[in-house]
Amino acid sequence: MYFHGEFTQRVDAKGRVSIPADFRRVLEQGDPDWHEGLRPRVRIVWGDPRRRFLECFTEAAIRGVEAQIAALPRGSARRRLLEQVMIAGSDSAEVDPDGRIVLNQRLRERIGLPETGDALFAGALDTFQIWLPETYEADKAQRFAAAFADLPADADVLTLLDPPSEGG
Amino acid sequence: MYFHGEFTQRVDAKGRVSIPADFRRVLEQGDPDWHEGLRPRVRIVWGDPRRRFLECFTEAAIRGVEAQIAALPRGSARRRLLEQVMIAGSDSAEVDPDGRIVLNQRLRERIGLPETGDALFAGALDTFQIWLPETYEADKAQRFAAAFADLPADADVLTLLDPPSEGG
DNA sequence: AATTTTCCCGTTGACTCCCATGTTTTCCCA
DNA sequence: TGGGAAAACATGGGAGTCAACGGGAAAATT
Repeated sequence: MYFHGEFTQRVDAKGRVSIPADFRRVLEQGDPDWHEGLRPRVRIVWGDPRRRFLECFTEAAIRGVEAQIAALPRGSARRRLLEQVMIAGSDSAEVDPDGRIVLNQRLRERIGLPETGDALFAGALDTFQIWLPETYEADKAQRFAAAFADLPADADVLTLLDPPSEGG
Repeated sequence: MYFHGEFTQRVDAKGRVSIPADFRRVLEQGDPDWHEGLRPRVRIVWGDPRRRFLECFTEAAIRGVEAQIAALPRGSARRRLLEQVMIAGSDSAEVDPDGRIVLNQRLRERIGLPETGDALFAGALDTFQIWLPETYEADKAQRFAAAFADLPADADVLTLLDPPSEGG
């Protein structure tokens, strides 16, 4: 069960925002401790300063990442950076009974969300992202421009799954 | 079991449209979780901005695509583009008991479907496409013109299956 | 005591479910 | 092989349900 689709949700004055219903289902299934009537957990990663979105993990997914980091040599440069970005740079949240989470001041500032406005949710398999809609559209347009410049005019993007020959 | 044929179906004021019966059979067979009495799932991909149609996948087909994308290096340009187009740029739908799905506002706008009118379904083996009929005809004519220009006047298209020599 | 956070409620609009109808296709039997 | 009955299909409408969302009261925090 994967996150997919794009959804625009309102962020109110208290910082509350509804998680799209489809995403909630995935969060529930992806939380080992969850059962009917309980509220699923989300891990919100904001620690990479180069990124302009929040990356949200299911409980199962973040545990996998944590385990991989914990397996690295203690004190190594790689481990320290990953700890900084993924561990120190992340918040836990619980989806409330109305299907919402609260994005605190810091999280909102991190992606440029105004006091009240819209947030864009984009599914990306085992994670989903939260963007300022304008930023998202701009980023998408830029990525498309770059990608399609390297592709034959009407090539199916799925050809990227099985590159006929890597040379170029 | 493959999607084939062309069908024109009415889209009503609520955005509902009947899936051609033949296509429903394929969707049912292509949904691993489906059994008699259950409603089959469809994945509607709209994420490629160059396209003027919706591409619809069986559950089995989209899972294959997802698995292949998930196998690519996290964060690579290829993977991010595929996530953008195929994952963020797709909606799930369930075929209702009357054999219909709902095309929401965004999907209709994406292919230029008016408030109420006809949609054209075209089979394409393991996927099918949903077009505005006018766009479909125009695109088809253009495609034919381009393709037949490269073929001997009365050549059977099946000669393309076993090209005697690729060079030109 | 003041501010922040959580809980609970009501409203709105979209979507789902169920039913009804007309048409076409299939089936069965004379 | 023809005709009538039965089933399947495509389509419309109305009512009910649920997700999204805003506001106020209670609880917790500092």
